Amino acid sequence: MNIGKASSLSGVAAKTIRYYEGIGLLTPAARKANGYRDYSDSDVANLQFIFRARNLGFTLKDTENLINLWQDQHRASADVKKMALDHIRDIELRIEELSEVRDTLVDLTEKCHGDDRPDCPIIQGLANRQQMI
Amino acid sequence: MNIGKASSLSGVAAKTIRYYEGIGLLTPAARKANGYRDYSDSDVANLQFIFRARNLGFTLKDTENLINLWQDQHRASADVKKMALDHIRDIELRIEELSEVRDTLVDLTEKCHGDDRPDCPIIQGLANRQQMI
DNA sequence: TTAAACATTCTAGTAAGATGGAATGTTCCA
DNA sequence: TGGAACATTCCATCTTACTAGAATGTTTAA
Repeated sequence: MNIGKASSLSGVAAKTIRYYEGIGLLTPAARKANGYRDYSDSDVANLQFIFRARNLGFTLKDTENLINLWQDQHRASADVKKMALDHIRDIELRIEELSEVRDTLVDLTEKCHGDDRPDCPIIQGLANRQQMI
Repeated sequence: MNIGKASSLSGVAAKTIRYYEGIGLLTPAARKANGYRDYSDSDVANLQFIFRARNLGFTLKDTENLINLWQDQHRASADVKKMALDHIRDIELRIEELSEVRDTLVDLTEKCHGDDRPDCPIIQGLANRQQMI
């Protein structure tokens, strides 16, 4: 099938597929007589794999490793689990950081009357450490 | 004071201060006879304001707006509150997304025995939508 | 006095990941 | 047959926010 079909089936933009091929994330696609890239169902499965990994926040580098693990019939599940656990830890750290920021902002906004008066605790909080959590 | 002092007092790297001046986030600093930038306490307060806003995840563009609001004695606190509330909503959305990703990954890792066998539900989950949450 | 620490400007590069657009060739369908 | 839709390559650009490094001048302290 053409790149457009592979793109719509996998969710990865055609441009992005070419880009992935360019950076070596994908092995070069087969070509038809007219020079167009030709994708098989298994190529699409590969693209879907990438799409899902990206949506789960794995970096392209992570994704590359995961593809290699996926395609290596002899890899240990422990290797994959370690990557996933590392990624989970990163995500939870990020969630914690974001939660702290949110709490600070919520606190500041609760103190702000939010009308047309210029007096604003949010700005004060930014300007003056004492007023921050 | 020199840029180094302003940097250590505010937490913003000297290079970054010059960069901020370059992109117009900061008004150009005063200069001493030798051409060195000269910072006042209020300049430092300004830098600290930026530093805190950045740490709270406001973009440089947001930060610029906040500075303008900060320095405008006539602005309404409602304007600031709106920005903060928007930012809180963005953060909570991001937390939710991350939580979903984490839950998916946790689910997959729990099903993975994590030994030297190649059979791995994490990889299966990435390869096959049916096995994802 | 001399060496370090600090300052200046300037250009270019990094990360991470695409995305835009030009110029051109091919296929499909009415 | 003709035009829309789709494909190709290649180069450049975007985003966000710095950071590195070169070449050079200034200040400070032993």
